Amino acid sequence: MTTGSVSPRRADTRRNHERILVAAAASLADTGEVSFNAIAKQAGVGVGTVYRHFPTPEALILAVYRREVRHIVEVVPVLLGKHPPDKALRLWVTDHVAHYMMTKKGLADALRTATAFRGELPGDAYEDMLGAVGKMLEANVAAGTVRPGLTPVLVMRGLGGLLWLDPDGDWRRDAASLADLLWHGMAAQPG
Amino acid sequence: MTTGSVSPRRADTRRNHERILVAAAASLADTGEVSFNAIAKQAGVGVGTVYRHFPTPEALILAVYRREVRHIVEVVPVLLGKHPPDKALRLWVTDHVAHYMMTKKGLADALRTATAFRGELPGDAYEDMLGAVGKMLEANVAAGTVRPGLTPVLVMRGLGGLLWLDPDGDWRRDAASLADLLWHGMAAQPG
DNA sequence: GAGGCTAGCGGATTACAATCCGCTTGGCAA
DNA sequence: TTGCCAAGCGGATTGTAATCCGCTAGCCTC
Repeated sequence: MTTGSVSPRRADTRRNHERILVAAAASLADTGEVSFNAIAKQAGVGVGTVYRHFPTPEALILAVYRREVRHIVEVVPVLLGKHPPDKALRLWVTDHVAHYMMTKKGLADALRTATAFRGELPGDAYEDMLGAVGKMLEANVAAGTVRPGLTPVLVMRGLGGLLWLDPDGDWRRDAASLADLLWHGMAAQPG
Repeated sequence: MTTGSVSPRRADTRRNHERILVAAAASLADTGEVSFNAIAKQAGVGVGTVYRHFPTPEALILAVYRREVRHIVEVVPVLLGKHPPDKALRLWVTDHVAHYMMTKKGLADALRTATAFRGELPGDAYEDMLGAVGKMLEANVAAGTVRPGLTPVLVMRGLGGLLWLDPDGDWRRDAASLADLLWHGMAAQPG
């Protein structure tokens, strides 16, 4: 009922939902702020409506970046198809996960605070990400490049460090370092 | 002028500082809340005074847990004295860093949101922690247990996952797993 | 010990977030 | 097509955070 994948009975509801998303996207791109009141005015709806559609700022931000999150998840099979599993994993971390994190204003912040309320990640973004990590793990274990027994949750925790990359610094390099560190930790054989 | 290590000119200032810390500690231990108004009333000072001493909730929480943070940092040489460097590192992560994180209400939350404002970590807590990690790294590199070239910042990012441990779950085990994963990633030799 | 000076106080005030409920209006049945 | 029903709306209202400035009182000089 909140994050927008459902299609509610009434047409105006859908319309409002869309309007709010547009306004929020504009606000995020512009100032990086997500003031519900401001967004409501901008979208031409009441504040209550905004809150009804998105109970928390995190939910709103994640909805705005839903496309991006979905892309991160869906690109996994593609990468696995094009590259050997070990390379796919690295590419995924640096060019997709880190990339969107650094590129989309407020995404990293939102995730950081969203996950503050343990497991209450709005939508199914968290499960989706876990699934993606799981796929990467599986493929690598099957290929013999990663030792078995690692859980997606554990690896996700390791990747959590990506949230603290500096968008104004050399985050690409830093992400690669972290991926490298974790890779060594996961690897089946030394190297 | 904020985090309490300084000793301001006026006596009442010091007194207020102390009072606020006591009230905040009580509030944290009790409800886990850090409402500035409530703390001001409880401490018998004006809200303005609280804000003057601690500009953000994070600053206040970190000040309350300053002792703990200091302990985490100071225990490093002790551990290095008592144990071989590799064991010292693991013990440190699980029994000290993770331990305080899970044990002190709101510490992990505070750190998570505090670090949201990149590098604006109040006080010198961040530098202290970096130093501690650096010491651990050095000792291990010297002992040949960890490959050289790793930066404290990188390792800290890896440890960042500790912030998402579940205080109500088996965090001790999870912390050990993460330490293990990172350890493999840092290790000089396979195993 | 008295007086001046300013650091620091306190809480009234302002700004903002979030809720809640009476009203509107789209959807559906007859 | 009309009328009924409730899903959904909007913004007045309430609660809380954060600021700001006139005043108090600690410190230092003489």
